[in-house]
Amino acid sequence: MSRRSGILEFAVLGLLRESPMHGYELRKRLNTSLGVFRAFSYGSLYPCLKSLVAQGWLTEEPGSAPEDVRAASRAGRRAKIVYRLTAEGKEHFEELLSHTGPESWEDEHFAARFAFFGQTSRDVRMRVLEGRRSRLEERLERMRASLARSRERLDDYTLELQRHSMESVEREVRWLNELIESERTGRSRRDGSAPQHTSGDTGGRPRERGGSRTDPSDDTAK
Amino acid sequence: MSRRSGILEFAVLGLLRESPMHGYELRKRLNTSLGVFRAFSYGSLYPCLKSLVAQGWLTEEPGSAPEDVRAASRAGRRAKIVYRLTAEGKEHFEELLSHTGPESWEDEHFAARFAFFGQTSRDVRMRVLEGRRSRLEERLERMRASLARSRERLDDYTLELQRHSMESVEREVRWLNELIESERTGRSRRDGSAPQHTSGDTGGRPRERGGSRTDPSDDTAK
DNA sequence: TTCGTCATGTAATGGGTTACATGATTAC
DNA sequence: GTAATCATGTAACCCATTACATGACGAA
Repeated sequence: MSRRSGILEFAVLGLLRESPMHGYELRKRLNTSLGVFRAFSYGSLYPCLKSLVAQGWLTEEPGSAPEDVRAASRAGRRAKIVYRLTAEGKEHFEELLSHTGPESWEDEHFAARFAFFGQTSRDVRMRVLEGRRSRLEERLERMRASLARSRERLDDYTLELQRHSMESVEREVRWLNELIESERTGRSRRDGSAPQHTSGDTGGRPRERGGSRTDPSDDTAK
Repeated sequence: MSRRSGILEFAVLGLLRESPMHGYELRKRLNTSLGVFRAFSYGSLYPCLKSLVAQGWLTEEPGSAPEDVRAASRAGRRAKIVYRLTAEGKEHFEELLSHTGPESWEDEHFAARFAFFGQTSRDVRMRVLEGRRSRLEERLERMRASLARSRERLDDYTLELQRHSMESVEREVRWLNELIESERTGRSRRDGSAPQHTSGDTGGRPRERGGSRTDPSDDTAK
């Protein structure tokens, strides 16, 4: 029930794969590190977490940090809840990662997929990138057609808006071209020779930078 | 009730201000001419039209085209329904046009506002453009901060995604700068002496070939 | 006469937000 | 001791989509 769907679920699993976290922090990561893709509210995050627990993909544990332990020892206290991916959850996430459907190239899905390319096998990355590209090319085609058809009767602003949008899409296509090229030659374009894990199974998880608990400037700042 | 809200309502009123139309055509315009901003489905359009009628901003009339007249003369036929803006509707739209709140600079609202700049007074245009710009600059600021804070622990793909997003936002800011400048000097950039936008132009975009009236590619092409 | 497109609609559902309610911890 | 921020949740609502249902019109 209530398949708190697609992208949020996916992102949550993906983030928890890297390390266990509690809800609040999860949301911050959703909005900043992985940022750019839409800011989710607690109103969607917590129910989503509940449902993932219910499906056996996550476990809820009381936080183990000193203050949580203290808190737990006293009566009736609500400690942080740390969510951890279960084995089944991990498996499920791999499955999601390897599945490429036509939704994968839609704007929001694509960003989410891309954000976890680090854990994605090369051929899936290729499919997603190419799918996205042809999606955008279609869109471009339609925009050109509609523009050609109605250029005369549109005012300057509308025209300018369309021009700018098309330019943005064209830019993204060029970006994808570069990425696809990099994938093909096997090189990541901005450090010399970073070894990429090719398999679905990530060998080296990005090093856990445990330290500073400070971390200001989180919120959506709506 | 059911305030089929904001952007759809706004766009519908704006399009009908230019000329009366029936629902089907309205949707096409929403998705193409005004395109780019999200494709609405009939499931939202028709109820929205109903509600606008209920509020006295639109009237429903049977279509006046020959085939509609013929249709109407026979019994029990459903003819096209042409929607026309009422005086109150026009007034209401003007009001919406002149109102600038903080929602006006959000992505979707902004596109809709911009699309009707042709009917918007210069000072409102200015406010909207400048509001949008500072909105984006905030966003940029946050992105930079979050990037600086966490550069080390992010993998290449996440980094690349953020870099690309930031670049897009920066581009939009430059675009807004140009537009604001044009507004200030009172010139529409691209007639007269066409000083050409400075931005990265595609080397030779394929020039649109001729006028085949075949008109494919209307629908969302999901 | 059938197929594609024009044309209008509704019910169920989805996926999310806002606003609210609650309380702990930290910094000053 | 009080304000800010950390932290967790829920209920009511919102806006839109999907899938469905209906039917006309033109062309092959």
